[in-house]
Amino acid sequence: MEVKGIRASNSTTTTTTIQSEDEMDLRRGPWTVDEDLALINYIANHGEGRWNSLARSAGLKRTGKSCRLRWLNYLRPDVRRGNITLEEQLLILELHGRWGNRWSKIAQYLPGRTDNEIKNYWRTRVQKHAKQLKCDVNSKQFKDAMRYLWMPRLVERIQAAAAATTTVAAAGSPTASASATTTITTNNNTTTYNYYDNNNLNNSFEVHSGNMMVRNPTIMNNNNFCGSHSYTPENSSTGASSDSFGTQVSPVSDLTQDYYNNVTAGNNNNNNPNPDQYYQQAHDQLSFLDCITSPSGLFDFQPMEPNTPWINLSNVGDTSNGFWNVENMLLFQQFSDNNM
DNA sequence: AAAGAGTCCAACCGCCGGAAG
DNA sequence: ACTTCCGGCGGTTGGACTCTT
Repeated sequence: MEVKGIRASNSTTTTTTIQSEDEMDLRRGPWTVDEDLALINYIANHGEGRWNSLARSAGLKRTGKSCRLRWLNYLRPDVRRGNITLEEQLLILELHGRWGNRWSKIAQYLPGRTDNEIKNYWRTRVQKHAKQLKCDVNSKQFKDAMRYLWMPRLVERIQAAAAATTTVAAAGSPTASASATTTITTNNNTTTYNYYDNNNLNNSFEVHSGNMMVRNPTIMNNNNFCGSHSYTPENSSTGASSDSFGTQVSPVSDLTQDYYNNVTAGNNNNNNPNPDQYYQQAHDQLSFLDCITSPSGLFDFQPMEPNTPWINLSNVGDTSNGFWNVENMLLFQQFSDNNM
């Protein structure tokens, strides 16, 4: 990629102000492969932190901030790339409902995702929906729509995806449980997503402030056990956190992966990011999808809040990428009318 | 095929709080 | 106690890419 922005602040020389060489020739804009390699190499050998001196020592004509951002948002080995999954969308909506635009806090619950990525997702997708619905993204109307329409729909889609991938189906049509009901209940610090599968087994997951917990009698006794995701800020610094529920092995950037695979393996510097640790952590990630789902068919969702209309989404067609299709727009309209 | 509109995301900016001197 | 530096955070932007007409 071509570097377009190079700010050379080599203004007229003065005798009173002595600028460092770095300040005189700071690069801006997209990073080059060489710069990336220099940064990765330096951090592999010296660790991260003290970004300003790091930038100088690594020979990068970048600000410390720029180096930090590049590392945290792009080069860090455990950064996940690719589309935000349904489960992640659900979690983002839930956590944003709690904390608002606390992107870094939300990101701590989505291992491998950066605050920047989540922020971009919110601005480009969620705010777009609000715009389509002609309401403010922070309005009660839109928040209710998220909670009672969008989020249940996400759960439904997660269910459908799980059913499609995990059911060793005998020939025939999917068997939807007529009694299957998903409820979303909210207490002060806990939101519980609860549903029954075709075997009438209770499945649920809870989002606490500080914990994500999963209960499932089927899942608990096999390798998909999720236990609880306990968040402690001290343990969640940059680098690999030990608790995660990602849906797949992190697709690390080729550059970083190659580098760690081929260059730094076996390096004994204690400050080094340990590639084995990074990748072991990635491979150990348990499937959030597995945790919250079981094979089943279509679901109806019943909000538990009083005065909230019962919304049957089982007839809503596939929305694939966009939730706000015509049918759901109508649902939203009905929903809004009933809540005005 | 081309132009315009829309989308996405990497990178920058300003502000703030804490640490260090 | 004050100043400076640094890192972290949320908001914003520019440009590449994709879609639509």
